[in-house]
Amino acid sequence: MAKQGAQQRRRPSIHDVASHAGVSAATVSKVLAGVTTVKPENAQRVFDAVERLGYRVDPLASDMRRAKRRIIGAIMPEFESEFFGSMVTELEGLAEQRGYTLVAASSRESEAREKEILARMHDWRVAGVVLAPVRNEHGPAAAFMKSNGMTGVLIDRVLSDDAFDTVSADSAAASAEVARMLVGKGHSHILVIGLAEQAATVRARLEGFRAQALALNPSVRIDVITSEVSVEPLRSSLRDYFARGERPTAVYSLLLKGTLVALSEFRRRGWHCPNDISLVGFDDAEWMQVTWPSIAAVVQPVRQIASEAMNLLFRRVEGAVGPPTARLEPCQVLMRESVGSPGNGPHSGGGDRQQPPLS
Amino acid sequence: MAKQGAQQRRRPSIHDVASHAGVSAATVSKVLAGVTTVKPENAQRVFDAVERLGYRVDPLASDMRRAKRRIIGAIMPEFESEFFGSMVTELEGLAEQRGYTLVAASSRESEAREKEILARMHDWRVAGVVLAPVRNEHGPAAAFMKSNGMTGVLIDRVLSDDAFDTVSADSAAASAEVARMLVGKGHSHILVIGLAEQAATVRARLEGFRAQALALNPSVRIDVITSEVSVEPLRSSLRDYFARGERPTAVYSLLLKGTLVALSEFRRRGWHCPNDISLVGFDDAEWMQVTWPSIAAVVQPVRQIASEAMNLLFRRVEGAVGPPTARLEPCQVLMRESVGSPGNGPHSGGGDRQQPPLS
DNA sequence: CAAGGACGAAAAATCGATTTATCGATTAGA
DNA sequence: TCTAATCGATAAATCGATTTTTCGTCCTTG
Repeated sequence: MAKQGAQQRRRPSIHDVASHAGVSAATVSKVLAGVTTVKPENAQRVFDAVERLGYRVDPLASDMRRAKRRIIGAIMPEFESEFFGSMVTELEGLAEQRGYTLVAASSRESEAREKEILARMHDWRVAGVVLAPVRNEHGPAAAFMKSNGMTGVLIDRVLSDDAFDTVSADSAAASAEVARMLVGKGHSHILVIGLAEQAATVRARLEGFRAQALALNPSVRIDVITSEVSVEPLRSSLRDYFARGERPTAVYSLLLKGTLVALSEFRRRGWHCPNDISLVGFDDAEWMQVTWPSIAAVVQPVRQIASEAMNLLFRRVEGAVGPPTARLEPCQVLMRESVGSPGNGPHSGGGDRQQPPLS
Repeated sequence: MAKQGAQQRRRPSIHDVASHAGVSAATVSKVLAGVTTVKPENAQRVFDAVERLGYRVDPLASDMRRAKRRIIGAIMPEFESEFFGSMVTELEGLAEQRGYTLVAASSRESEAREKEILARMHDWRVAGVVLAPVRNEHGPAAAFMKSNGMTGVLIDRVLSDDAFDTVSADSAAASAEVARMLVGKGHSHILVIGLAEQAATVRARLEGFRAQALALNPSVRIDVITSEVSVEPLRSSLRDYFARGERPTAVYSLLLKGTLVALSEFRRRGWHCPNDISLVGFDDAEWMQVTWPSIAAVVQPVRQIASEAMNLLFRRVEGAVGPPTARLEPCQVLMRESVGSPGNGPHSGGGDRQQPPLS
């Protein structure tokens, strides 16, 4: 009945415009490209025809002849988090501003998939790629880009590369500030949790934190729990750690999912922040300011990272040569209620929870 | 120094394959398309040449001649939330499975932008569009699609349409279940909060809730607070509502951001769930199970919505005609600690918070 | 007054595939 | 034996733009 393609009439092509304007297709193309060697009268006829027919350039056909198409590829480990979600939003807006189309794909935390996506983007002859690698800058995806002469920028889980520009949050500096904050409050036994796979950033965050903490208080004890691949092993390690009686006064999580894991483990044991333990997480989220208590977090400068990445990328697309740069964008550390001074409350199972601690 | 485009050598085209295999380009095309009228020996030579040269079809050139390109457009109101984030992930995977490329764009909650994006996708001659409208199915974007004979499916903030297939969560049924849950626990004064702009779904959720609640307890009092456009007015309305002494025993938020607003307002007043007030939110999020308390929520069936939307879309892309269908996918209501029975605790400012209530 | 520019626009080539029309060779049928 | 059908493959047209080449005019200048 209600067939969708009611008016299937072909969209007007540049030749339709040409014949309506009484000129050749080449002239139409030139007028639309802004070439000045066209008689004003003819240009006007072209504009009129474009207007009357509602003509719009077919970007696909338009891209056929150029080696680099006006397409930018974006590969993120996931879309489900606020960080990568807003990263895609920003990148899309920036690409659009320059007349490019953004094709985004999720590697779903898999390096194999990352490489497949990249191959497909290479098929599309994208002008450039913004890649947020699953692990770090030394993965197979970056190697693929390199060996195929692709243009790209690496972001987020990277430090620096010998072939591509990199842009990421200044993890080390932010972590140092977290250390200042925690040690300043008197914490002398701190647990740091993270995923080791993302070697580059995890190491930067960990070392930035450790160096600053030890500088402020050489006797501070820093425990580290990491897991190789997924967060579940991290959860069980954390559970074991607490079960064997370890009682740090603060936890610093190097990644968002770790913050969730820490919170849920606190909850499982009936601990409350900041009375029983303090918590700071790398990566902020909207919900963190509405929970009881609100969670202190390191805010990554998404807009700056996106904008800097696109600037660098387009510079390369336009042919800039020279050694790759490695940018570090400053973070902001948001102090919230989850951080307090140690010793304000016992490690009790108390509080207003209804059920007793589980383990 | 380290110039990126080290090996700029042109990618092999179908003609390169042809000459290496000693056949014509047409034969190569046919072999790769799986046409059987090719001598097996020649087919083998083609495969060998493809292998040796590492040839891959250029999707752009390949799409040139067809009216509908193998591209699917996806337009979401935002990418920042888990719901739309995973929706994009799912859609991308499904498109890829069928050999299509997904181009995703964020309308950033603006109908004007929605239409612009759609126009650009029309320029690309996308085969189909999955549109999650900012308001509902009657916006300018759907009208644009209609008048341009585009193929598409509307999802999420829609109920049904006379031109396009629609897929959304069964908001009414889920809300009815929430009503059963709350009224069943003894709540007789419930506040519902939402955004009125998304008329279709908000009405469905509200009416589904109200009908079921009144059916179970005709004397139940249901207050409703909505705001037209953004959440900030909602926040201040909510603040006023509580300030003038209204004391519902439960709040049902019709959208994720509303749940956050409710939580933060509870917090501002020093109320705790579920002792002081119960809370249920439409739309689940990962953090809701790790907060104190965990937040009860309606879980939308993202995978089912995505998969059904793509099925319907491709059916239309392949030429299916007939009246549009309106699918409603069932939700799951996750009971969590934020819901209790009324009267278990006074509306106090108590609990373990350090600072006094603000207002 | 004829040759050399300059100018504006049309014709043609190009991008890389797909599809249609065409063609030569073999085989079948009359 | 000659024509017709069949098979496999190639040449050519096509998609819709851009870019290069060519081609008239008109103008300038020796």
